[in-house]
Amino acid sequence: MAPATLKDIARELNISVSTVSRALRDSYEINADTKRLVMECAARLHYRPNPIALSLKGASSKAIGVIVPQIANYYFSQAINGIEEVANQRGYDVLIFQTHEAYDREVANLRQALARRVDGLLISLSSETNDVSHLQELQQQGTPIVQFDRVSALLNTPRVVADNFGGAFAATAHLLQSGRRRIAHLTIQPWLSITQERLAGYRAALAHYGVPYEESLVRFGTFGPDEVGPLVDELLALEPRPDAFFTASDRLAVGCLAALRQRRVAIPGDVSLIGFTNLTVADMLAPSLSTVMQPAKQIGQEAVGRLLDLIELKHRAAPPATLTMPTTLVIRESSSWPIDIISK
Amino acid sequence: MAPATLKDIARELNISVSTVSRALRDSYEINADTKRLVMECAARLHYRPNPIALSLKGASSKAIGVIVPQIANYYFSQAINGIEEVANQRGYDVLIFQTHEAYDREVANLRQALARRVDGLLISLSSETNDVSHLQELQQQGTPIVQFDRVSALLNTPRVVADNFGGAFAATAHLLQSGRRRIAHLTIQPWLSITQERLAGYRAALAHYGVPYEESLVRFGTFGPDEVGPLVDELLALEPRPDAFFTASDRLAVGCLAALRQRRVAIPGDVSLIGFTNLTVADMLAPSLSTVMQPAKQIGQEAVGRLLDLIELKHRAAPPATLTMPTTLVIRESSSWPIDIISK
DNA sequence: TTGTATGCGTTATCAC
DNA sequence: GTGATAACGCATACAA
Repeated sequence: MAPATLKDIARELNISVSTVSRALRDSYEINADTKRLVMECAARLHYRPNPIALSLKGASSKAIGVIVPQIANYYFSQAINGIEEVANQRGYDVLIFQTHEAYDREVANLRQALARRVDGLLISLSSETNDVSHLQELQQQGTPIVQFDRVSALLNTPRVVADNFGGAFAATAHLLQSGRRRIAHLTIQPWLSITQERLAGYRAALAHYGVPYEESLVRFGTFGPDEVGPLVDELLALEPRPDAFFTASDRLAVGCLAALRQRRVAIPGDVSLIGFTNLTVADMLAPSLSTVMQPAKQIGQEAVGRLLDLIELKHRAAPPATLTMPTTLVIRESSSWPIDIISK
Repeated sequence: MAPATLKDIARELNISVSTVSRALRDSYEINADTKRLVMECAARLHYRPNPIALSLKGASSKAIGVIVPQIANYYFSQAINGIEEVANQRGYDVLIFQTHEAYDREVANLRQALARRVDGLLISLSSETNDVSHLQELQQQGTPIVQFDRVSALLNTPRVVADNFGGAFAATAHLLQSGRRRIAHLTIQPWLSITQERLAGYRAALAHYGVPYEESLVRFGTFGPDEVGPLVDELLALEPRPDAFFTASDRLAVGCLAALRQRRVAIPGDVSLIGFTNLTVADMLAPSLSTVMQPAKQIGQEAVGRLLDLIELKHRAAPPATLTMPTTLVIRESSSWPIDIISK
């Protein structure tokens, strides 16, 4: 049995389709009895408005698009969970798109979202994206957009981000407070907002503690696989050697950890390590990987909340504010943890 | 500027909408010149058929639904990557839905997918699901369905699965060959296809090597958080103690690893550990976690391929076959790996 | 070979 | 108050 339509209800009650439509929408100017009858019948038939027909009509499609670099990533999948939670609660479907860190895919995803007539868009920029004209265009066509995590200043929308500056400051300050002085910073593409903010936090902490900033201690990697080893080698070759690492992503953190292990550099004996990461397996598997945790789920919730407000109330008047969510510094460097391998 | 429609092309060329439609659709004998003109104009205006209108019409929506337990899971996100790759290549959008392992959400997702008029459905059952009537209903309405990973025999569809039996057999056999005799099996809900197949593989290997099956060595957990510790404790309390663990999921493997560490049980000194898992971070962080790898991406690709064939060619006649993809046993128990913590 | 009319589910704009 | 009708973008049976 196909889903019930307005027509079904109309036939059932021997009234016209438009009356049914109004009974379900407009509360005013309609007979109370008729309305009650319609509501009742709709409930009985499990009537759900067809979002497809709605979007064709040009009205709301009750769907929002979410464009992220990838879902095989703990941060983004948690963010998506938060997004879905709030969106579903407010009656919206969520369409997920992955850019795989490629600008072309981002543009293609945008087209798909547009074709599916999403009511609004949530986006975290791909690492390849530095031109946002495709998004500006969409915005000018009237599609509400909210940026989260990796945002662009060139795109005038509300933004929800983690406190990258604060997190990086806290991490760096912690390392400095525990006596480290030569802190290497392994980070990602320099044009990303998160990269710049984290670098700024790192530099601010150094400045605050009177430690000079040294350019050679900062290396920019990508999200690609296995290029971490060489970077770590370069850094370890410096004179004097770094006594701490602060990495800016999940992959870099894990890669750095593995590289240090392989080179038999003791953690936290020889060097300390703090990553900007949301890996939960690290809790269990990497007792020496301290992390700056981002509230991924809450960021998603806040972002989608703002988007839905934008869609429903058309708060276009309100200035696009940036919401900064606090991060948490989790220190794991207990040397009393049991170790992974005990050969007999 | 809104996306171009058939009407735009028709106006531009001073012909009727239906002619344009046919020219693009290449239906039957149409004037070659007209066709060329239309094609040209369509290209110039960047015409893309509106999938929304198509689905309202009752025809193809060029979208498939994918229902998985969760995306914050390496196996499923890789599978989704495979699915998207093939689907996009063949001109389909992919709508992703998460059940969060809950039956109610699965039903709700199904409704959403239905409302969005997906052309077909790819599903991996939630761990709560043992009644598949909601899917049978959908199938009777004519929606093509393909199951993957967690499948039900009660639902008569093509299936694409990993070789759970073979993987479990190989893992167990490896442990037996290396001299282990009391192999604990930590697994998930007993009614899931993957659970049963893995258990069968485990038992078959034991039988093959003449080791009696012992019920107390098998424990059923869930996908919930942190219930692994107590199970491990129970198993370690057995007399004689297990000398190996074979776990059936990512979470169980990591949980078991952490629990063993915490209890200072040496791996692979005291016990061996093999997990049925697709964690890649484990490659770097857990040098003693051997795994049975599943070809997640290929499973996704194969599954979606079958679904699209079903949709496009309506191969309903062909018997719904089950495709079993081989797994890979990756042994990691080198005791020469550098250890995580070296306290000084 | 091409144009016209119809319908998919819904809402808005008219009439009644 | 309520019903008929047009429109959204498209495909198609039917007419020309």
